[in-house]
Amino acid sequence: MIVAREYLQSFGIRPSVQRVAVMHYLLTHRTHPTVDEIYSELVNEIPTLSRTTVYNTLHLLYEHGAILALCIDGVNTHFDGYTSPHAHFMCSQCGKIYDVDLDDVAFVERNTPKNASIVTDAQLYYKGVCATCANKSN
Amino acid sequence: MIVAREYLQSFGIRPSVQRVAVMHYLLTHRTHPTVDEIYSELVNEIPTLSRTTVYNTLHLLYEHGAILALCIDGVNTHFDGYTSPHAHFMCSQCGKIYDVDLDDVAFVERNTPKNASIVTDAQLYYKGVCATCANKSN
DNA sequence: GAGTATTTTTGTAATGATTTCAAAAACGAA
DNA sequence: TTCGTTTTTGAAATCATTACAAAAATACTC
Repeated sequence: MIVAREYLQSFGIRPSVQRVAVMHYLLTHRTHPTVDEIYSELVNEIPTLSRTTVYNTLHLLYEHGAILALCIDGVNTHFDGYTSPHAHFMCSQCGKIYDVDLDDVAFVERNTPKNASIVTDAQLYYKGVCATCANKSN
Repeated sequence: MIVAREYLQSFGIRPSVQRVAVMHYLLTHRTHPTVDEIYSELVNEIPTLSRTTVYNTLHLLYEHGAILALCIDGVNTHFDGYTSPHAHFMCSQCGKIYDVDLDDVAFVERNTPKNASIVTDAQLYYKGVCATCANKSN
């Protein structure tokens, strides 16, 4: 948990037990979990944990740029503790979200809208069927 | 409405009155409206129109690739009748969504995930504050 | 053109993610 | 320890979306 605590502090976020747990979860699980997936896991560790706290914490982390928020399927927001520039690919069959490396990391920045005064977030995502699911349905 | 009707047919979609109205609205309004914005406008034209029909129609159009569906703020899905490759920029102050041209239209395709068997959709979006809103708050 | 099957629309009710809010708990400073 | 501030909690409310079955419109056949 040391890493998560220091990571939060580097963003100026006070490291409460709940915040550290959420951040630690996201740093150690590259699965792009939803609020409920995070809550369901952490409530074992912190039995008094409230879903609202998970919502509050994720908002806070997102506002401070400590995590990414991904809205791909229009149903659930997914979260990512890995904030280096990369894209995402969601399989509409299994629901998994994969990280996607970019051949030109500067592309997104270079195409920043001209009429944007401030840009707080930029995301590139793909939707489709992953190879694993495509093979299964043979 | 002629254009919308033929446009739908080119995608193999039967042109009902409601479908043509929704498609026509999206072809003539580049505002990236939500379901409710579309419904509220069209119900004047088609008084019996149901919100469910708008939902059904938008799903259908999206499935056939006739429109884009944008999930940017995680609250509302916005729709776009202009399907040529471009990105979007949403101002978190006024809520407007702007079209963004790309300096390299092939970028998105070129970076298609390796483990993708089928790609049905790809979107790039930016979030921030637009110049108009930034000037207002001076 | 009448009759029948199929597709589409409609409206209400249900679902489920997210937000609101005020009280309780934890924390920090003096 | 005490007081003020921040954070957490949980229940209730909100609101976009979906489910579903009946009604309406459309297409198909004789």
